[in-house]
Amino acid sequence: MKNNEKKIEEELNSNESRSLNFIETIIEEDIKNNKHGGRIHTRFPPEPNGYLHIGHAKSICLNFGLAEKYNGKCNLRFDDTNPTKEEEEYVNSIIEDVKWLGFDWEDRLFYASDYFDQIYEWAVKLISEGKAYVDDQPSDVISEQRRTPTRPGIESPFRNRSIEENMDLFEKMKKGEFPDGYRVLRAKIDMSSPNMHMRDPVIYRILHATHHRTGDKWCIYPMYDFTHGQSDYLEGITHSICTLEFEIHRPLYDWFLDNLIETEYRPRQYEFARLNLSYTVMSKRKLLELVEEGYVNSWDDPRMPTISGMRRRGYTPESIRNFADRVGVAKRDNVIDVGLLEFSVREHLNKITPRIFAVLNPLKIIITNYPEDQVEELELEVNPEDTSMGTRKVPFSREIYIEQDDFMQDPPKKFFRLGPGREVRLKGAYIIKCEDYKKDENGNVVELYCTYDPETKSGSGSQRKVKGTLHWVSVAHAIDAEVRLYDRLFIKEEPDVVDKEGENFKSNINTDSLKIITGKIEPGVLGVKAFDKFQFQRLGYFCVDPDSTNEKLVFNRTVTLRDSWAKVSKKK
RNA sequence: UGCCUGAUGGUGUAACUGGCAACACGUCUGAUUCUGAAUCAGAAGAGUCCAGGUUCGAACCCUGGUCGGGCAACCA
Repeated sequence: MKNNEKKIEEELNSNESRSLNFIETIIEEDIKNNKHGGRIHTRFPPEPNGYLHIGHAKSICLNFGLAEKYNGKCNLRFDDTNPTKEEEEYVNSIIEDVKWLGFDWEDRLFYASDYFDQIYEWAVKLISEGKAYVDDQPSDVISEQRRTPTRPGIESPFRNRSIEENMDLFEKMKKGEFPDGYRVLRAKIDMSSPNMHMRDPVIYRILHATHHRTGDKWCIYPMYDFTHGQSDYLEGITHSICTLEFEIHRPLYDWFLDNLIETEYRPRQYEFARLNLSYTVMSKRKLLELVEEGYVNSWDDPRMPTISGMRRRGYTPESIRNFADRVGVAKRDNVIDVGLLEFSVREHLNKITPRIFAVLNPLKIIITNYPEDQVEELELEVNPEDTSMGTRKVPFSREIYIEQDDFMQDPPKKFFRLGPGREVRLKGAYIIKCEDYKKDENGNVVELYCTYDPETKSGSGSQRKVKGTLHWVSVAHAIDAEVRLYDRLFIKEEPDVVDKEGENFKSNINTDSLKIITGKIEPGVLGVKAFDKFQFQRLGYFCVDPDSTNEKLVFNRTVTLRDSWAKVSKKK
C-alpha cells in the first residue's frame, strides 16, 4: 500500500514532460544564471491567528514542494507581529497541520518575533538617515491625509521633525511612555505615490499587549510590511512566494531592503493566485463566523475546509497534496470545482481502504428457505484493488438487512436491484429472489421475503449471473453505529454571490449539510480507532470520528462513491 | 475615473518564447464487473476577450479597446 501511494505521487511529480508553472520557470532560470549560487530557499509564513485551510495547503505544498523539487529548503515562519490577534493555540494547530500534510522544516521553525531586536535597529537606522519619522496624529487623520488612490496625499505636519526629536520620541515609544495609538513611526517615502502603500506607511505602532513569545518585552510592534522582507532577508530566502493581494506591496518590500541592506543578496517576492473552491468560503473571517454563530460545530467540523476539518472528515495528506498539484499555480483568479478535490480523495482512498458492509437505511429480508439457526462465515476480499490486504469473514444468516433504495415495488427495466420476482446477488453470498413483501399501514415496505439458490454460493464456481449485486448485513450480527452524512456547506457554487440586497454568504448555507443516522455494520468493525478509514461498499468512504467509543461507534462520511445510477434515475 | 494585475473548452492548468491548441477533472458512448465503484477503449467540447497591425505563419510580438481582480487597516 505504501508503494501505491508513492507511485501516485511519483507519477504526478516526476513526469518528465510535465510543464512548469511560472514560478518553476523563474526558478529554473535563476538556477541557470547561478543567482544565489543556485540555492533555493522558500518559506511558509502563516500568521498564528486562525486555523489553516485548504487554501493554505496549496501554499504549503507550493513552498515545500518547490524546495523538495529543487533540492532547497523551506522554513516554517510565524508572522507574529500583532500580539492582539495571535495566540499559541494557533501556532500549535498550524504546526500539527503542516506536519500532517507531510512536510518537514527540520530545525527551521522561526518566528518574526525572533527578529524584533534587529527590526528595531533597522527602524532606528531609517530615522537616523532621515527616512522615518514619528507622527503624533491619530489614525483617522493619517488615513485622511493619505486621501484616495486617485488623488495625491497630504504630508503630515510632523513629517519634517528633526532626526534628534524623532530618535527621542521613538525611544520614548519603546519605553512605554505613551498609550496605545498615541504615536506611530512612519517611513518617509512619497505621499503622492499612486501606490497607497508608499504614502509614508506606518512601520511601528504602540501596542501595550502581551506577545505570545516575547511577553511584555515590547510595547511597540513592527507592521507586516516592515517585517516580512527583512525576515526573508535574515533567513536567506531566495523566493518569497505569496498571494496576489501582496503584489502592490512589492515596491515597499523592495524599498525597505534597498534602504536597509548593503549586501547584494536580495530575496524577491513572487505572487500567485490564491485557491478558491466552489461551494466553499475560504476567508478566515467567514470561517470564524461559521464557527462562532454555530453553523458548524467547531474549526475541525468535517464540513469545514480547514485542514483539521478535512483530516477529521477522512481526507488523507496524499489526496490533498495530489489535489494541490492538479490545481496548478498561476496568476489569474480561479474557482476550482470541489469535484476535483473529491476525485483526489476517492482516488487515494480507493487504493488504501478496507471494504466493509454497512447498511444505512435498513430494509429487512427474510430468506425463507434458509435454515433458521444456520450461520455461515463467508470470506470476502478486504480490498479488490490490493489483494495483499487479504480477506475477512462476514457472517451470513436467514435474516439480513439491505438498503431501502435497493428495492422497488414497481421498478423500471434498467433497475438492476430487487423488485417483486427479481433476482440479485448478495455480494459474497448467494443469489436471492424476491418472492413477496410486506407493507405497513402507510404503504411503506417493511419486510421482504426471498428465497436463495444454494447452488450459487460465491466462490463455488456457479455460472449463474445476475445483473445486480447488493451489500448486506446479517441482522443478528449487525453492529449499530452513528453515521454522520455530510453534504456541501453551501447551496451555491459561489456562496458570496447573493440574490437579494442585504444578503450575504450565510444566506446560501445548506441547511441540510449534516444528517445523522444509525447504520447497521458488519461485526468486523469492532475495535476500530479514530481516523480509521473504510469503504462502505457501494456507498462511499467513511472514517471513524474521534467522538467514537467502544460502546458507540461514530463514522463520518468522507465522500460518496461516484454514482452513475443516481444520474440516470434523476434524468427520468 | 489613479496605480498594480489578469483574460486559452463547463472547470483548472499547458503550449519548447512565432510553426496547424495539449493534459487533468467533468460530460457522453461502449467494454468489463460478485461494488451501477474501480478499470479499459473511445467521443463530444475552445480556435485562445474584441478590433486592427507586423509576419509565409500569432494564444504568444505591436497598437487601441472591453471585461475581471486587487490597492485608500496603527491587519497579515
